[in-house]
Amino acid sequence: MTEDASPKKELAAVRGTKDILPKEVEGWQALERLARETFELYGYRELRAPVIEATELFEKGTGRTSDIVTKEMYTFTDKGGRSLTLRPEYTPSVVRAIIEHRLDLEVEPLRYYYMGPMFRYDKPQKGRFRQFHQIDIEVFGEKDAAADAEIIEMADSLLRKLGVTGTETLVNSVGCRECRPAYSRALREAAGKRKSGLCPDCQRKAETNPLRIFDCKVEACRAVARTFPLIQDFLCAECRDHFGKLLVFLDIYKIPYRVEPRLVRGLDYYTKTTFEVVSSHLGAQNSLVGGGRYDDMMKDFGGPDICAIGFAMGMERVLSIAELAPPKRKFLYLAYLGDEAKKAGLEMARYFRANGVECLVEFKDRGMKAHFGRANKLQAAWVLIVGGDEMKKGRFGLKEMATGRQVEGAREELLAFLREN
RNA sequence: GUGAGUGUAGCUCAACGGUUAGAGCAUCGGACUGUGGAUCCGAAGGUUGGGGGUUCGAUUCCCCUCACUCACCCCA
Repeated sequence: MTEDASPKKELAAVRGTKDILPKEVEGWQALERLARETFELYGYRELRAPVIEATELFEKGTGRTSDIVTKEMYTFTDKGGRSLTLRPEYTPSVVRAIIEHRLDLEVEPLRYYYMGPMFRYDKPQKGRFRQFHQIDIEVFGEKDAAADAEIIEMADSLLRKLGVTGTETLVNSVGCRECRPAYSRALREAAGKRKSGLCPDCQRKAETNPLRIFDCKVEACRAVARTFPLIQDFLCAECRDHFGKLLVFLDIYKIPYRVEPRLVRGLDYYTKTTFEVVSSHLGAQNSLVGGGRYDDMMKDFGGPDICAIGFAMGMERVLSIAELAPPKRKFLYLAYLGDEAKKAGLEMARYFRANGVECLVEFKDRGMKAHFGRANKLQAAWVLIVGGDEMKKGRFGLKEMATGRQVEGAREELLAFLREN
């Protein structure tokens, strides 16, 4: 590391992170509010877990061989010598919390949601950041495929409320510990046999992750991939039954979907259902929602043997294509003239705020013209005029900026006027 | 981690290797000290991302570095 000796060092947000400025925050708040409203309608409750966890949690939960764990984690040693990690995903934290607090013994259904920052040391590009935000939901102890369908429908419902269009829902089953090994073997074998017909990249994938060959854009590889066996033909009776039921429930909800046999997802822990919602309006990073079932994780952590399913939604990605109406914000600007009027004006502002009217007071002496110019620039809905004349009369002027209409009255009358308009 | 493209004022962009790096928009002030949007005038704003090199001279050419953008890998 060469430290540049220049006296002035540029201070900037670290690579892959972003400030969310007040203008953008409006959209974030709308998304957060709609997500909460939606999830609570399905009986979900918020569960807030820490941003940092023991590194081991992700090694065990996310998977030691996953890309996330092998090369994308923000891991550090704290002053007590513990290895900690900024969470790259949320699921392992919830599983940990359930076991730690024995939430599986509660009466309440185990349905949780959460939204917050996640951290992955990735190379930033469109729709991908090092600190990014996810909305995450998890359901535990529901093994019925109706639960799988319900969360897909819930994600769909939220996206509709956000005005997101051009999406496609992809579903697949990756089998379970009983049936998946046979498929992996068959696929690896098939890829090995046709290896010479593959691009260098796919030759490598034939060893590491043959499922990824399905994704290649090279036509020769696509042709080879079409000859590969499909997971559907390897599913055990239970998994096949589960998948069939999922599709039936999706039909009931009238959710259009496409069965995508190559949809495997990068996380190691999935079992049975996997799904993804993609959008044609995004760039290469086109996945808005990703999720699936992970029936073994709880047990693998040494907790109770209960199944689970959940999804994560990328907030930056969703916001980049959401069509949200800008919030209607109306506020009053206080125009005061002179010291005495300033004191009276501050009291007036206090009164209006106590009654739910947003008031902006700028502590800068201005002439009437300057006040109006400023109020106009700030897009104030109303201007309250407090000057010498008004104070004598005990009646104040209130101007509606959009129409130019101006009324006069005591503060109670003006409040009534504000509430009507 | 690999590859490509781009870095000039708050924003969008100019400037053949040649004077003191300009314009529009935005900001602030004035014309205009009891009523906004318009107009006019003015001001402020820059080590041309940073460092090194070539040159009499570099925003311009070369190298390194950093950042951004896009793609690969992977993922939300």
